[in-house]
Amino acid sequence: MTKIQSRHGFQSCSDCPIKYRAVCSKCDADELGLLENIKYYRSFDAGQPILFSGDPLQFVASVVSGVATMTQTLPDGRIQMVGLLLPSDFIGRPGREIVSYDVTATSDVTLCCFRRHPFEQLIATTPHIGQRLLEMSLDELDVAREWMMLLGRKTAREKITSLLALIARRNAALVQHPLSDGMSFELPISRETMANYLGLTIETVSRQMTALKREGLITMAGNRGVAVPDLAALMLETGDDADGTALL
Amino acid sequence: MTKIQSRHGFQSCSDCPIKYRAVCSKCDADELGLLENIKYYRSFDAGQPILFSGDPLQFVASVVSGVATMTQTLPDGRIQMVGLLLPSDFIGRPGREIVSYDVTATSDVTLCCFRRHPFEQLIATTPHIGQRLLEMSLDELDVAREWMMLLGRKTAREKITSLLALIARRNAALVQHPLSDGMSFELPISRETMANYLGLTIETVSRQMTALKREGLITMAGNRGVAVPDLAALMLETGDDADGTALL
DNA sequence: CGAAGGTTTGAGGTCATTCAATTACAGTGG
DNA sequence: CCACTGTAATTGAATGACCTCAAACCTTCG
Repeated sequence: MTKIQSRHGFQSCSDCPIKYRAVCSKCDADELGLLENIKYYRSFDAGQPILFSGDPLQFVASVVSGVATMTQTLPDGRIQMVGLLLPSDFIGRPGREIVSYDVTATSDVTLCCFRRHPFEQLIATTPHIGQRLLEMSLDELDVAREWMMLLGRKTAREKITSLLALIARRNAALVQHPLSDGMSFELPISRETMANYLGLTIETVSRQMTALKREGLITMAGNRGVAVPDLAALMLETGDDADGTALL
Repeated sequence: MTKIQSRHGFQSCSDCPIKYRAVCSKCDADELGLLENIKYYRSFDAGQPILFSGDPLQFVASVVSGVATMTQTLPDGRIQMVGLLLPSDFIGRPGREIVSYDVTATSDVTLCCFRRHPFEQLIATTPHIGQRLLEMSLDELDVAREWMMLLGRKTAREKITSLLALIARRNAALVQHPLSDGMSFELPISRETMANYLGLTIETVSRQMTALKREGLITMAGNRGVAVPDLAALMLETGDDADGTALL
């Protein structure tokens, strides 16, 4: 009797690709067992909504794979991204009845969901979950604050180069390669999503990308492929310190 | 033998003005006792720095009274405020060796400080502190995200009116009065601080304040006194939904 | 191959900034 | 109490960065 391979390609917590970083990463075997009782996987196609602001919050979740965005919308339709959700990131807020933000899948996404009420009780009873969630929340706060600096004070060009540097850095970490000149990566998000991240319009994003191309700071392969011949030169344009410690 | 009244006007946790909201608010008597062992009060005059970005983080603290700001600075001197610290707010990050932001007293400030290492151990051993800190961090994240929307997408006028609405709301909560037409309050921060909060220049802040005055949306008594004849009219200018749920 | 969506490019306008000068304010000492 | 001084705030004119609106151009996928 063979096991049926699930859509996301793994079965249990022990195989989970995000087990070292997710909200459950500090849990021992017993605690993981409790979590398994209340968890289930859900998948979303690229472009699909995951949560709507204002709806009741039924579950919290970890992003297992894919990219999702948290956005807020003003009554007249202006959109600002307030969170970029990557594998191991946490969705939802324990103790909150109502969803506060729109969450949308930007690529195909797999979530590890926990029903909210049981999860809240686990937080109260098993310290490791709450501790990890605290760590993650404090990290997110730091990210949010860097982002506020970007939104409030940086120029369009600095915003774009900061984002490129962020993606390059994250990509390097993911592939376990150090940052290096000539490195290349795929943009995980569209121009529109970039614009909503940076507090710019699509057109301004496009123009700045073109300018960076023209000046040789980046080269592009299609709309999503980016190569960086001289990393230090790109970092210089972010407005941050040379070492680029700033954005994460 | 009479007790010497301390500078901040109270002696112990039982008298503490922020005991219902601070990081210690969930602690029982035993836990408070442990905290008392590692705590001490410090006061700062208006304008004084409290923490410098890059310095070792020796203590964490609760704001007992006064107003402080958390700011980040780019190498060329641009400043963005990333946190407004009011009574009961928490300063510092457990688990972090180095201070990440400049913290400055905007008014005279009194802090209830805890040495960092013992405090971190308390988090590990007494669940109530960690739980409360998690709640507070999640609240701060929501605030930071509202703020990101403001910085990324709102116009100068919307930024100013949003800030006024925020202060009005917070003031009403403090004085235990409901929001009402004709209410008045003191701005706790200068024009420059407002500008750093909103991602604007001083001049733009000033111009927008003047415009609101001219249009009768606010009236001013000196540079800091604000009265709002028609609250709904002001809220309409924030860009948020009519009920103004948005900014906290 | 054609359609649809995403992206780029262009021209023109607007809002916030910059730089500079003036005015109000608060604290100090006479 | 009032002039004095330094800081904070306002006002003005001009510039410039980013936006808006519109059209053309790629790509990707059926």
